[in-house]
Amino acid sequence: MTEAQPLYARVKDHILQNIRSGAWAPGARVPSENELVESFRISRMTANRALRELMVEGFLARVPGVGTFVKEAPARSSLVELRNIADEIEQRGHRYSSRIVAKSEVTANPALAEEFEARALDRLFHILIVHEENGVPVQLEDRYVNAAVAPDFLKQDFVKTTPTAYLLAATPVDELEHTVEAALPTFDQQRLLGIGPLEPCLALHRRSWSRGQVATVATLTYPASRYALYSRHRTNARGTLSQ
Amino acid sequence: MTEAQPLYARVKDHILQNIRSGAWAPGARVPSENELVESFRISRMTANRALRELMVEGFLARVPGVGTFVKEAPARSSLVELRNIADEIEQRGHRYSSRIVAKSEVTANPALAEEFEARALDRLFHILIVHEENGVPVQLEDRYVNAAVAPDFLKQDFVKTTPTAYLLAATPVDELEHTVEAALPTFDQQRLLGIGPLEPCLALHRRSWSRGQVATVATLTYPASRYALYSRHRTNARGTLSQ
DNA sequence: AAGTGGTCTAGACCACCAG
DNA sequence: TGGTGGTCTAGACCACTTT
Repeated sequence: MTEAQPLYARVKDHILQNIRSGAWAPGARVPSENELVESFRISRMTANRALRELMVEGFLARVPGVGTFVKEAPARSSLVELRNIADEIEQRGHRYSSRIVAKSEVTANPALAEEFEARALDRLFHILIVHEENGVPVQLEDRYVNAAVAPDFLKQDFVKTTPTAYLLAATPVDELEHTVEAALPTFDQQRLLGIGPLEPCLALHRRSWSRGQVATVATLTYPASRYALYSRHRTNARGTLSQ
Repeated sequence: MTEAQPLYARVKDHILQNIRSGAWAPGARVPSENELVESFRISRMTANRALRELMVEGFLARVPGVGTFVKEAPARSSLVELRNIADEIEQRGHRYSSRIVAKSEVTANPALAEEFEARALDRLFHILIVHEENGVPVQLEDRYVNAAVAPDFLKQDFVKTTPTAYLLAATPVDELEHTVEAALPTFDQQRLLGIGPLEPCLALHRRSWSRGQVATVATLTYPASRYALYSRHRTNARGTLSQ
């Protein structure tokens, strides 16, 4: 079961755990490269890679001649948020319901394996759910889950808990990727969402990472007439840009 | 003037130049680590770092046992950030051009006034631009600008500078609002974007605030076949997600 | 068998910062 | 002066793919 992790990845995990658990608060000093060399019995290059990557990923700040420190949490919150659609709908005072269309364990085809950034994927779960607002379908959720990250996924009762809610609770989300496209619905989508062939849809493709692995890949399809994606947020001091 | 660059950075620059200039097209094979070792007279660790970082940054794909290849740059625009579409396109190594369809000072109708959160709007500028990638229309920009915030807006040469670039430079952006919808194109949009009536489009509606006022309201229309909206970001270390 | 990338080591020199 | 990070080297072993 225990994957043979590279040494630098183990060091990164160790540091991330200490940050996430709160043991190392923002601003706290992190072990130096030489200290990591001693405690993990690794070479300095390996310790350097772990710390450097965590800096690039935004968790650490490094100051030459001084040390490495836990970075302050960024003021800017996620723009495209991970929200539970059931909460969203109920927050509007409407009735949420769902219909589970499919739920199974599947084997990954090459395209899926690439999305999961894995050459050989052991196990993958698939679920297809229609989410409804006041009985009207508003979102089709087509989701694949990495079994290595959430082994108990299929055991959940997705009438009571949405997959998003379960995954949020079960695994830490390190990174999120969203791609939004417009598309006309396939025949199956027309049938499941109860829409016509000429009703354009938003396709929100989302990948989330947990502990360095792709945890889940989901395609959320919204009929344009029933849903729009919205965000509003303050920008940081520099304005925006980020190359 | 010539900064002393680290070796791995010089190797990265060399590869990026070849990609940006088009000398190495997407899918083309990039020199292997050993070849870089020979041609740059560096150690393999240094070559490895250059290639690995370019992979993490999304420019290269590496396949163990096979080689390193130039990645296909997808046509997509940032959801989260305010980015200049001309930069985006040029970063992909493609040619940016634009066509100004309309440019004028207008009086606000009630609906526009409401969008600007203003009871009485003195002056409003309007501009309609088609943005092109390699000569193909990829975005229709329909923008209104609050003259009180950017009085010199209409004086700009929008062939040289996009409205986004000018507004970013001229006014601080305090707050951003995005709404994304899918829609079939209107007749005018079909004509300006050169698409058929059944090609769905993404409509990104954006408002930005500057010093407490709505500075600009824009509707950006993307043909689905040519562009997607994209965002990727890390969640903060403590895994606290919004909502 | 030869070549590829993935990782790791045990050194090294440097600029920088602190006491 | 000793510790820090930033970089670099010249090897090495491995799993993998192609020939």
